[in-house]
Amino acid sequence: MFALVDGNNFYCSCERVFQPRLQGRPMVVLSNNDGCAIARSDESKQLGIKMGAPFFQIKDLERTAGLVALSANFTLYGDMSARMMSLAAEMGPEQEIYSIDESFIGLAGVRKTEITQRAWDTRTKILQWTGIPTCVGIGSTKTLAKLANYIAKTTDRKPGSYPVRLGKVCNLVDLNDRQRRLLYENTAIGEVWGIGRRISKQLESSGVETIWQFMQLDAGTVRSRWSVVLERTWRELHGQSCISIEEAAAKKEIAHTRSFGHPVTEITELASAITEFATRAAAKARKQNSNVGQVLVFARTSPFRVKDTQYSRSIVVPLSRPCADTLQITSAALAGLKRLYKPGINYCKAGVMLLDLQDAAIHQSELGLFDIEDAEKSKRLMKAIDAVTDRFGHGSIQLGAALLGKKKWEKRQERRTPHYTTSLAEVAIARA
DNA sequence: TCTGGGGTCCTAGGACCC
DNA sequence: TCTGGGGTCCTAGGACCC
Repeated sequence: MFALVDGNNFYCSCERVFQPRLQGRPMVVLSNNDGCAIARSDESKQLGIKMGAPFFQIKDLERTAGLVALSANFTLYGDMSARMMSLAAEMGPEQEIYSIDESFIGLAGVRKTEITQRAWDTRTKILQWTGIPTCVGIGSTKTLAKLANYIAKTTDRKPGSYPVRLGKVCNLVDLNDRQRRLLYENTAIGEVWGIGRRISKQLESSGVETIWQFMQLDAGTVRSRWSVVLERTWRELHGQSCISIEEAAAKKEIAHTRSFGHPVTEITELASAITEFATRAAAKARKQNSNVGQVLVFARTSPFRVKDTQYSRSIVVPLSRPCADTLQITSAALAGLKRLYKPGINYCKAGVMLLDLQDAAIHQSELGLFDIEDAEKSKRLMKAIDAVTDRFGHGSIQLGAALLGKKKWEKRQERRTPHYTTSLAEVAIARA
């Protein structure tokens, strides 16, 4: 048995904890550069705002419908997430943190008759201790727990949207066959975890529109017409558990990419951006104790600027020896940038990805004596840099190249709320 | 004028090598 | 007329997820 605990409209809910006046109002949280809506409150969904809607297209609603739009405050959301996750973990013996606002709970060993009550208790505690509303879905597989969570969220938002009475907790195991069938007949196949736009379109064109219809296919057909991956989803819907709780593992790739606040043409400015991106990515690699084998750098135009000459290119630069040294990673990225740079182009986005990551603890036996000395020196320097960054924040210590150029590329972010929970200077003030 | 970022997995063609 | 096969790397892109 599995549960999925999911924060409702998570980013919006985090903001509402510290600005209660936002309760009940239509609000959205915007992506970097205040570009598009990445989180919506129920009220803004009702206004018809779609996920990913460009802000400039919905800006009028600020005036006409009282919409509140905030810049993303990821520092706040990350901290609130950690608080929520530690409480969700109490629901069962295993937890897999699946995203910033969701975690799967493995319920092996928990009495079946107690599970639903535990879910309610967990949800209540998270709401009381953090202010974040959640929904909990429970099923005999992870896919069913996800589905149950979707159903709970949907009925929570619009009571009566399903022919079965449900609340913020949905345990599919508590339902009888007739009730489950009603739910499956009333849910589009595209809502299932792992079935995206493309596959649901293919299914629909062969007459499969609901979960119930999909479940009536036979496993062999699903495998031969689609894939073993979709067959696994089919089995999971039938209650056969194929996907287990996963341990937190080191990332296989680490990326730091940004759209620019304004288009950039000069290589010095691109170099300043790439230097900062590489610095941030290298720090992430050290945080998970990885060495980097290859550095990918890319730069591209914006497909939305249709009059611009379009250009997009990426280059992979291997490191002579895997390391997590900011200087080496940055110089590899800059070498790649030099090779892909073409003058006269309006670059709108660039990034650095670290590939071929390997555990830094694995001893590099082929290192010579001088290499070892170098590696030790580098490790000490990086440790010092990380300590300064932890204490004073990103950007408090940086490479010279990051400071060159006019930084036209820097993000615009005009509506960010304070770092209420992680910075003493910005902590929330209570007034009597 | 203004359109996100971070992941995983898979496929496929061309270059290059033996 | 007939024109290898297999492996790896690079690059690009597409599917899915949040």
